[in-house]
Amino acid sequence: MPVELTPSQALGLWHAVSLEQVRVDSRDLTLRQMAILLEIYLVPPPHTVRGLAAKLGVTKPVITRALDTMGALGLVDRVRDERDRRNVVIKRTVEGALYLEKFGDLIINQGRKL
Amino acid sequence: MPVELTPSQALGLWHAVSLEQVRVDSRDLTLRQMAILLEIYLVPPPHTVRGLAAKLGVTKPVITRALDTMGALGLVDRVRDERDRRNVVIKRTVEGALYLEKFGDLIINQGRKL
DNA sequence: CAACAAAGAAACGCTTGCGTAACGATCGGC
DNA sequence: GCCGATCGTTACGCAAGCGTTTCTTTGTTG
Repeated sequence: MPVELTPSQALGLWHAVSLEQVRVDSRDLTLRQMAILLEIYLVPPPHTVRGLAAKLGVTKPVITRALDTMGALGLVDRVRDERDRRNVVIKRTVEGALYLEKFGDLIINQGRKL
Repeated sequence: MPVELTPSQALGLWHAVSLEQVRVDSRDLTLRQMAILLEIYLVPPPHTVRGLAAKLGVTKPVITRALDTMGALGLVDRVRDERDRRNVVIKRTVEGALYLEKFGDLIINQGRKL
């Protein structure tokens, strides 16, 4: 189910959403953090630090730090994997789901306004 | 010409674009910087520090710093307004236009892949 | 069970962004 | 011409992110 956008619509959508998000939410996630958050919530688990690092093409500490930050914000949670205790499994949270749900609504609404 | 998106499409699009942008471009603009950049390129000039600050709902130093950063990247330029020399007019650059053009293509292509 | 490998976190020094407050330059009204 | 208002920048101390490297814990393999 492809979404066909003109260049003007594509940038206009990004513009409107970025603008509104900046105005509404003081939590200023970086693009990397946003990518990580969406990866966690949109791709089936399990998610690990190593896996996310590979997927985004960044180093592991980048993921660790992003999880620190977003964990403090309550957007994600970390649980040690009991089957291989070297691993940490990243868990979704209610607050994180809510955050993305609102963000999705923002995109939809700004898209309609185009 | 509204764009109708389902929640899944909206977040999926944002996910794909964020991911690809993180992987492709080391310039990691913050959401604020991106919002400023898009405002400059999508809204008719003139743009001033004060105007952008009001539009985004942030303080002036935030704009000044973002312009410093993006100016160093060649994405925007600053010119003193000769009619009221207190003002600074923010100018677009070829490189900035190119940057956004590529970014728009990224959005369009990821949208098609949904 | 010893040795190596792997996963994630922590340490390090550095850079960049933040909010608040102060500043110099410029304008406008009296 | 002066004085208050306006515009953008700078200064300050602080928080957060970065890349690289090192460390700790846990698994795996010979």
